[in-house]
Amino acid sequence: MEIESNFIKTIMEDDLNNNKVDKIITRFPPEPNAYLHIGHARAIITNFELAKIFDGYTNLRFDDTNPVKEDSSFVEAIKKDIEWLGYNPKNVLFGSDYFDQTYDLAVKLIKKGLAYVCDLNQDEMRAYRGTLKEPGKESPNRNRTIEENLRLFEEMKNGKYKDGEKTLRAKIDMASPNMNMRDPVIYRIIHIEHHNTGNKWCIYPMYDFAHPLQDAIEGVTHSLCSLEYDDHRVLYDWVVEKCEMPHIPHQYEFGRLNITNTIMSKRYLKQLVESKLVKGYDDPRMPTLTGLRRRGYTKESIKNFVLGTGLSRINSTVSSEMLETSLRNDLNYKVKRVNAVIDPLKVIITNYPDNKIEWIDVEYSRDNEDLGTRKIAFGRNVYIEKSDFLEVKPNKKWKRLSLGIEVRLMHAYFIKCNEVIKDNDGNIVELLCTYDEATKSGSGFKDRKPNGNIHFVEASTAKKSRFNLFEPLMIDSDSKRDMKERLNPNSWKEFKGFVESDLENTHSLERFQFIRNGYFATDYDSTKDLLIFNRICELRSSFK
RNA sequence: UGGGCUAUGGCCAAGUGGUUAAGGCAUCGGACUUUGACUCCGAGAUCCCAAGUUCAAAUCUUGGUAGCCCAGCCA
Repeated sequence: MEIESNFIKTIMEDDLNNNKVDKIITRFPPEPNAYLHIGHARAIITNFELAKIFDGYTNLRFDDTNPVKEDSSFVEAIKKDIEWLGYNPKNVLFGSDYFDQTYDLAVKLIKKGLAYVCDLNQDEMRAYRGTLKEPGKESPNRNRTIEENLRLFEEMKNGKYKDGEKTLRAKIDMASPNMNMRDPVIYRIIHIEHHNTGNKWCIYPMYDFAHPLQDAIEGVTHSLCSLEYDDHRVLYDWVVEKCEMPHIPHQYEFGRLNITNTIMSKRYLKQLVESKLVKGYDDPRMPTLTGLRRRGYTKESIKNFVLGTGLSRINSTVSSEMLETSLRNDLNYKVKRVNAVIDPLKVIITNYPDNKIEWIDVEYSRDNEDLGTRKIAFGRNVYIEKSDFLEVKPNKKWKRLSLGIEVRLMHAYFIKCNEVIKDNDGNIVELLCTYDEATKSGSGFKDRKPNGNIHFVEASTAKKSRFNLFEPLMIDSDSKRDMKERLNPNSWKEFKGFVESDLENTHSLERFQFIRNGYFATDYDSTKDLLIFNRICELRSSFK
């Protein structure tokens, strides 16, 4: 799938046509303090795809200007996720690579009288900043001499002051209606070891100062970010201009991508992991890229999903069905399908010879011959899915087995249910059916139509299997309740069933995902083939 | 009258004054079927509201309305 038409693509085209830029250079700038999730995929894919179609390139730059929150373990995880998605950054860089230059540019600002060292503490600064409707007041330190600022800033750098004792602020406009312009802090003191620069620095630039400079230094032409940075753009431009950067990057904002019922904030994901409600960031129920990968999502499915949702200046909430659909569409033609019965109900074909087993050649996929064929067994005793039988056909939409109704056992024969055997409690334990030899699959039989197709496994040859099925962590809308209560308690369920005989009994633990009521195998163990269980796709609808 | 952003079918989203207002997801109806999948047909919007400009407006103007973001020494 190609990237769809969107406003940023249009801007890039115009910039290229008007010779405002001669090459598109973008960057993906994650802060290494969390795992990437499906929401980040939009930024990654947009940056890389856009640069690619215009024959430009993309840098990966870790925005590591706040050592309090960041960690190199996240750096590796993020790199791995981006690589998994199939993207190769032109350069892998760190914001901290530019600390020397950023420092020099801060000094330059001081020398131009555009920055000053401020002694206000956090509470004071908040009070001085004013409110949304009222202008702020100027800091008492705002008019220090350049020499004094230079001396103080150097002392900050040299570790003379404690955390929070002083800051360096841009001198802009305390009365600006844009809060970001009310003398924003551009450097703060943090005495902590940085994952990249160790203890070399005890002052660190703020995002608003560092980011535009990083973009400018790298020659980024289109700096894409999310909508909430809209108000920061004027500061971004101010920094680039006042620092007299030879290259002028431009910031463009787009909306975030949300998915219905999906937890996507760093805070919640962190909470889930730390409270051990999940087994880690790569728990297959998580919406992280690594979790999705374990759940069986392919990179193509994620890419198609993101490209399919488009890009605009709206924070959109896309239906989770769209994600599932993009996965189904991708898997549909590239993955082998097999039969498994997760929740078995025994069926006896009363008119089929007792000790006979018939082996039927079956394609792994009707849509893709290259996947080859396998043999499945048919015999007197088979298992079908409990949910594929209802004693009384409830409505005309019920395309499964009922008493007196005929269905096709997939790849085999029509069977008709004649009798339902129940235990003393009235639970259905067994069905007595008859088959029609003339209806053998492939025979071209056309005289009657069955009431649907259901999958089965032959009982004597089937292999017992344990299925741990899971579904994504869904969250309901009541945000007041505790996290634990908001999660679906059935997100991880164990079943004991059967797989067809050809299949190794290795597709068990943690390898299946519900899609609605459906399920398919994942590449949790990437040495195994990806599999789909037949009839996953139909199970999207409910048939009550 | 703080500032900024946004508004196209249930959910995304094309559209940049002249089109029967693309497409995807979902839904509903139908065909097909050795997966109720896939595939194939078919159904659905006067584009937030109002007033203007124009031969012509989703697109321009004005005025409303609604939603989101901003008062971290986070990013």
